[in-house]
Amino acid sequence: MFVAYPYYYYKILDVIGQLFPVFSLHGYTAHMQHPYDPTTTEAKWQKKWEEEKVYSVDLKKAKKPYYAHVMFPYPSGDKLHVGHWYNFGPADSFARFQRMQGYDVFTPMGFDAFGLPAENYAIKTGIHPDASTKKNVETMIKQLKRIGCMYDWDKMVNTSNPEYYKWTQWLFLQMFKNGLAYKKLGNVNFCPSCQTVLANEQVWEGKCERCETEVIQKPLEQWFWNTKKYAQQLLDGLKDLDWPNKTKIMQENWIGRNEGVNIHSKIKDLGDEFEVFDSVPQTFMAQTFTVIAPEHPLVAKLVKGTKYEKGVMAFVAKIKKLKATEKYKFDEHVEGIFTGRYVDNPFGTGDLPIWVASFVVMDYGTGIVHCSAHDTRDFAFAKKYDIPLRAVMLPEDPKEAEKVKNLEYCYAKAPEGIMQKPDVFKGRRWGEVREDIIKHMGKLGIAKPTVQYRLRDWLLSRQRYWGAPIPIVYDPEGNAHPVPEKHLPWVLPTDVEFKPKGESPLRLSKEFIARTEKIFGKGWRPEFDTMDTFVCSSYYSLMYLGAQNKKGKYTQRDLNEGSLVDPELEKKWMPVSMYIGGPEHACMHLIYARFVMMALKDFGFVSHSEPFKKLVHQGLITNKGAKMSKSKGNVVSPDSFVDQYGADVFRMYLMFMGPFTDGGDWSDTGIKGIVRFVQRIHGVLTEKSKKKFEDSPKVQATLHKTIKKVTEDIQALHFNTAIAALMELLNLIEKEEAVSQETARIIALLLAPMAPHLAEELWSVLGGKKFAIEQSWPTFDPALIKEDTMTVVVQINGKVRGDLIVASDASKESILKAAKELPNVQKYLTGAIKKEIYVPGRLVSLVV
RNA sequence: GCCGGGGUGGCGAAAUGGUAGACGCGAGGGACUUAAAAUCCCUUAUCCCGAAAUGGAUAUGUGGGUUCAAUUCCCACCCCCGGCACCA
Repeated sequence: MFVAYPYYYYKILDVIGQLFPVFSLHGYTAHMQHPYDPTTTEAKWQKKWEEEKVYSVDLKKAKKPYYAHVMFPYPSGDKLHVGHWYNFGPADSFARFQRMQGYDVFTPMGFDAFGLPAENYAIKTGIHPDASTKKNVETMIKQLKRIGCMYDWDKMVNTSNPEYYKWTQWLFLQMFKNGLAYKKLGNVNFCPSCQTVLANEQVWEGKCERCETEVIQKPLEQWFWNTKKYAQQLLDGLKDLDWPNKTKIMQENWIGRNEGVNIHSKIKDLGDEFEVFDSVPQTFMAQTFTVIAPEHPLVAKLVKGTKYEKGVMAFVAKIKKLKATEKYKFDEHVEGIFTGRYVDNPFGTGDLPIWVASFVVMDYGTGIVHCSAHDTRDFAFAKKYDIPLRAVMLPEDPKEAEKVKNLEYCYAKAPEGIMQKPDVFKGRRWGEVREDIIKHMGKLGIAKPTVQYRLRDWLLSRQRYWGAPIPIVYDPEGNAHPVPEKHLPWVLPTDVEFKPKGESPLRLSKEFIARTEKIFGKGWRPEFDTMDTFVCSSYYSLMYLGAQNKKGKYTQRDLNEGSLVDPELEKKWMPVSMYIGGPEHACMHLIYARFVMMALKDFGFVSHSEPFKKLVHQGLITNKGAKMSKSKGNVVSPDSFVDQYGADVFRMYLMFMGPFTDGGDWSDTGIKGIVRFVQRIHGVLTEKSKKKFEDSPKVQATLHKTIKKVTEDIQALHFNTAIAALMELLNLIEKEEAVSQETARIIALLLAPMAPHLAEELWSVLGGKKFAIEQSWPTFDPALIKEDTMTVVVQINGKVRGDLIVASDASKESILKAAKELPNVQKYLTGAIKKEIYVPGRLVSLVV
């Protein structure tokens, strides 16, 4: 029955719409026009995918393995933010595309669940990290499912789960057994007010992030893994990886290979011998003094019982404090003090006074450096403290040479510089003598070629609760012993106090100590520190493969199987074919994971030495130019957009913003364009497609061009232009009276990687069998791309003066002739034609 | 300081030697409507001439160069972003 609604009825709807945008008429009427409702449709397909286990992969039976996963998230209590969607959505679109290309794509998901935030939350609220983490994981799975990714949830991992961390501990034991784990004194950042150890990220300009108390350095016995041993292999392996160049260069710099010599030296009177690293040995004859790091253990010995002792030790204490409390500004803090000792000079140029200098790095080389006039920093230091200098390399220009001789300025690293000493090299260029000098020093028996790396060993002890306990126990004499494998998982105790007491929380667990004494004997103590969470994430790609189906439930392998992963599966699936995540992990996670893989290979557990064959970094999404963060309060939540427009629209909008690897600044103004696209394409394909309809040649050609472009663009992760191509195709089809069902189905499949729910809906409405994601990717016919005519542009002296529409098979001659006959071209053809260029199918260029 | 990546309409962007600005947003005009929203159609880099045009000029951070032709290649400079930073 027809009802005429009075005017105020619409007015009320309008007002409601303005007050509650979620119920706005805009959404309502859009729905009326093109009845596609993302909310119910997306839920429907997600349910079907799950019921039919469409994304479950049989790792053993798969024939064409393709392993793709993203950097697994931390299960925070906050909702998924735009950054997660920006990372996971496109990564999933690529995985879907690969699947339709015929690969057995395995895309698992997991949680990097150990770590500081849960522990801080526990300190604040008293809620146990295990409880909050479990809850967060649960809600996060629900949120992740809403994106519509093809994750194989059966193989999910959670690093805080004992059945996962037993393997983290097993990994530690392997490192220990193979001599790659050792213990030594290391400094930690400590906040005296919070009574807690701080991670480097928690130290802000030398102050505690939370209470702004000055952080101090506290020496503690800590566990290290010997990453340095793999420095060269980590460097060499880079060249075969399909990684962003930028990331490779960052790792290269981080590893910091540096060739040079070790100069053998001896301390006068004391007789102690040591090596000094020098990467610029050409000017060794210029060395006039020696500097040693304040932290160097030899310093105390040098000054013991001398008149210098008091002053030097005070200086050392001062520098140590300075380094702990301030972001050390090297140009402001170049300081030093003489020790009263000399190096027995090996070159016969006079003894070298030994100074303690603030700028010497303890961890690089040997912590002792010979200094000369040909290094800007050494030069400045010597000038400041009136230490004698000597120049052994001079510029060609006599005037400048005189200045350098008189030490008026520092002449350093100059390839054209002329050597003065040693005498056998006199007159030769600095840039050419390096190798010869090294040989010369070798013959004299004073130096040997050597290589130094900047990479440090991995300090993995954390004085924290929420992590995997280090599986080590100490006998009553304090000697370390590994916990036998049969006691793994070496369970993280629960009877602890989270409020920091200035030491590792595990010390306060009575159960932990009682357990240790019961198993190992009276007076034995467990290691109270836990492992860096980067250990957990260093091998998780292998753990996804280690998931085993036991009585219908997936669990990790048992320890008695001897290895974290079935060697057959490892051989088949590793390395990860496509790994997607943020660039912030370039020098941490991505180095640790490579190191662990190399070590596992050497131990004989895996067959590959590199974990990630191809790596891609998604760009960063900012808000008003700033990184989104809780503290800044500028985090954009995707939820309201997803509620209103659906996951497909939100995913596609993020992809359409620009290139995937670029990121960009958040703005919601353009999302309407994708909303319209989704509504229109659904409307056109469902309402205008006809079974018996012949598409025009124009439509045919454009369709095949689009297949080509979308295929190439997704392959290259250029989702923005892939979507643009589909829009162009839609714009064309919209003008036609109808579209063939055949074509409509192809378009549905082209949409499947980027808008998986919409594609399934269209596929089923258009009479497709099974799921769209199970179909093979459309192929294009090059013959159909070719059109009958083409447009050729005519340029005179590089300027466009007209265009021609000619038959595609027209000859060069006929095109040139036609070009010259264009009225607007004739206007400019005043003189003789000097040159004629024809670029097939593109342009004619005439020079007059 | 060193290493890396960028700079194109009002905005997100496209084009990697061949018609600069595809595609989308926004904006302006129109249709439908009592009205609005939604939807649909047209216009939209800037400037000049003109009744109009497939008319002209200028334009991809700045200045030079190579080329018939440069956002694209080369040289110098300016600015922005990211990383490392006492490494002998």
